[in-house]
Amino acid sequence: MDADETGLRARLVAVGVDLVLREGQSAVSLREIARRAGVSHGAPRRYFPTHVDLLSAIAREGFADLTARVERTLRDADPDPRTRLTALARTYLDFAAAHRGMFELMFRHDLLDSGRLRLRETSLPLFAVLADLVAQARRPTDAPAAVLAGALWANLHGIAQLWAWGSLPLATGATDDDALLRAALDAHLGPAPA
Amino acid sequence: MDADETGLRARLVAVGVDLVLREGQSAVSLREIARRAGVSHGAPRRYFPTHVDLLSAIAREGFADLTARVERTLRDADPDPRTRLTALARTYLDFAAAHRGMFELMFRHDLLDSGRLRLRETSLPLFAVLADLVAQARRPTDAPAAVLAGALWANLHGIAQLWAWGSLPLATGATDDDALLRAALDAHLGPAPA
DNA sequence: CACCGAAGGTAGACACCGTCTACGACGACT
DNA sequence: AGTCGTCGTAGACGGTGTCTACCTTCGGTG
Repeated sequence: MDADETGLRARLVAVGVDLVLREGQSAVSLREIARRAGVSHGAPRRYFPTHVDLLSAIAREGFADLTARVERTLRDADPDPRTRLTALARTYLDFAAAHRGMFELMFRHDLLDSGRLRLRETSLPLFAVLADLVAQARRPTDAPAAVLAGALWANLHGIAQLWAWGSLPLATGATDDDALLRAALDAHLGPAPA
Repeated sequence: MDADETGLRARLVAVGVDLVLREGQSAVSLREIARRAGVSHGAPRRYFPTHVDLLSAIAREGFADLTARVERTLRDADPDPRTRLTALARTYLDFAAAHRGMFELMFRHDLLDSGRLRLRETSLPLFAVLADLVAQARRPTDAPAAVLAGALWANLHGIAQLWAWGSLPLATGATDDDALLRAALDAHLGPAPA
C-alpha cells in the first residue's frame, strides 16, 4: 500500500500473497517466503516475530482484496438490494473458488492471530456491507437484520467451504454451485423477483 | 470397534482420536501418536503409509461418531420432519462446538484423502439422513430436495465454521448460535410451526 | 573527522516433523 | 530344523519455526 516499495516488510507480504495464491496455504512457509524474497531465513523475524504474524498480514491482504472486489462489483450494480446481494454473493463465491488458497488461509483461525494486524478490522467492513444490504432487502416477518445477515453469510461461507471440500456436488448431484447459491438467496430473502 | 483391541492399527487410530479431541488437529503428528501408543516413530508406517492415511482414518471415526450421535438423537425424536431436522441441526452444531479439533480435521481436505479408507462413504450416509428429512419437510414451491438439502447443510456448516472462527458473534452481536440456527431453519423450511 | 551505536540482515544451532531404508526379532509352516 | 513373512526398531535426510550470536552499514554526535 503506502509502505515503501523496497521495504523488506512489504516485499515479504507481497511474496507471501503471490505464493499463497499460486501454490496454496501449505506452501507459505517462512523460509520459502524468505527464499523468494532473496533474503536469509532469519530476516523476516525482524518484521514478523512469528509465522502467525506474517500469515496474518497476508490474510489481511486477502480480506482487503475481497472487500475491494465486492465494492467494485457493487459500484456497477443495480440499486435494487436483492440484485446487489446476489452480486455480492457471487463475488464471494467466485473469490473463494478462484483464490482457494487465500480463502482457506483467511479463515484458518489456527494459523492467524485475529487480534494482531487489525485482521478483524479488515474483515468487518465486508460484513457491514452485507448487513446493510440485508437490512434493505429484509421483509417485516424476517429475523432481525443482524441475525438474517449472519445466517446468510454463514450460508454463503458454507457453500464455499463444502464446495471446496468436494462432497457437495457428489451429494447433491449439482454440477455447479449456482443452484445452491440461488436456493440460499431465495431462502433467506424470499423468492427472486420476476 | 470390531478390530482387534490389541492390534496396533486400531490402537493408533484410537490414540489419534483421543489426541485430536483433547489437543486439536495440529497436535496429531505421526510421531506423537506413535509415542503415546508406545511404539517407535516408524511403526505406524506399516499400517498407514502416510500421515494423510492415518489422519483420514481418524477423521473417519469422527464421521462415524457424528453419524451415530445424529441417529441416536433422531431415535428419540418426534416424527415430525421439521422437529427432526431441528434436532439434527442442533446435534451437528453441538458436535462442531464440543469436538472442535475433530470437526476441523474432518473437513480439512488438504490433510485427508477422501478416496482412501472410504472416508466419503462414511460421510455420505449422514447427508442422506438430512436429505431424506428435507424431502419430507419440503414445500411444493421450494427448490428440488437435493438442492434444498445441500443449501441447508451448507448453512449449518457455515454457522459452525464462522462460529469457530470467532467473528460471527462479534459481527451479529449474538451471544449464542441458536438465533442463527433458527433463522437458517426458518429460511430454508419456512417459519416454525406454532 | 573519528567514533560509536543502533538498525537490519546473515548464519548456525536446536528440536520437531514426515518419509525412507536397512536391520533385527519372532513365529508359523514345510 | 530351517526358512520365509510379518512386525516393529532405529538411524538418516531434508524440511520446518524459532532462538541467538554475529556482522555490516550508515547516520548523528563528540
